[in-house]
Amino acid sequence: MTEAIQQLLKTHKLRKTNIRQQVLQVLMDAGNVALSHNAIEKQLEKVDRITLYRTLKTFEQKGLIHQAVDSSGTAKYAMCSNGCSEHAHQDDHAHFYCLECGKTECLSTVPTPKLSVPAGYEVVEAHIVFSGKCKACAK
Amino acid sequence: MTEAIQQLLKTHKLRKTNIRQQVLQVLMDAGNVALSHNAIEKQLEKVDRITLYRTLKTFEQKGLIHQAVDSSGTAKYAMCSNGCSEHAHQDDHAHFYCLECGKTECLSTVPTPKLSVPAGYEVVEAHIVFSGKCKACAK
DNA sequence: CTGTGTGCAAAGGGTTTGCAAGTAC
DNA sequence: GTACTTGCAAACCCTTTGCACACAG
Repeated sequence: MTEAIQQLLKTHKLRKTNIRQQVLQVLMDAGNVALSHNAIEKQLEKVDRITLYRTLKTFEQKGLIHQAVDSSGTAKYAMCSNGCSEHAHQDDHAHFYCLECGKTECLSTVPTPKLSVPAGYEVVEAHIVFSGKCKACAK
Repeated sequence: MTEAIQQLLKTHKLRKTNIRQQVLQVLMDAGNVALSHNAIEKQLEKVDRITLYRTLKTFEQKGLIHQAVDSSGTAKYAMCSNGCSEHAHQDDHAHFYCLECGKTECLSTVPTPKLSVPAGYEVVEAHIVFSGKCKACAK
């Protein structure tokens, strides 16, 4: 497991520092649930808040993680699929924001449909966000 | 024009105060471009920042305006279609966020497609957001 | 008159920037 | 050794809350 993380950092030309490995570990453990800066901080205890901000920003720029846009007002992050790189994110999946527990999940099973925008617009990314009750809260 | 605004307030059972009429005027003039709190404030000059926050929140709750979610991190607002009320928003359209000029537009011509989520999830709202270059910036 | 809306002050949360010390390679 | 990272302090922006005064109906 640890090896996979080190490999990931190497692939993206990032130095394998302590914090980076810890953050990646947390995000990988979270699976398809996107975590906020705050949530990650709580799981790590000993990390400087500011360093974490910078780590996340670096990861996002290098294509290791992606930001999940929801209406909670705070940024949340999840691991990218393998297709992502520094140059282009390939996160063609929808996100689900639970209004009850506040969790945001990546719905990798819901692909972004082909939608046509009005003439003259150039689309770089398309995001689909659902809000409602997640599987766990809907019971 | 002013009459339409007063009618709108009346319909939603809101007192027709000065600020409310001004804010609605600005939003109506903006058409399908969603404005941030900041942008509205600049157009009005004499309005208290805090009051504007409350005004926007009230309008949103009463169904006069809706929030446009984009990746800019700040909330933006635009007029609702006539179908909206206090009880349910009827904003089945996509939004386009321009990475160049920062504007967010309502794309009323792109209706939300029917997408199925995994079993067990209860969807309340679905948002579609495009990012890229808008008509004006793509030239 | 009564309840709602406004204005001001203060506080809270999230995020960024600057700089010196520390660390990976 | 050099360039990149970290840690701490301070600052910045957006937004909310509390309270007294003002105003619409």
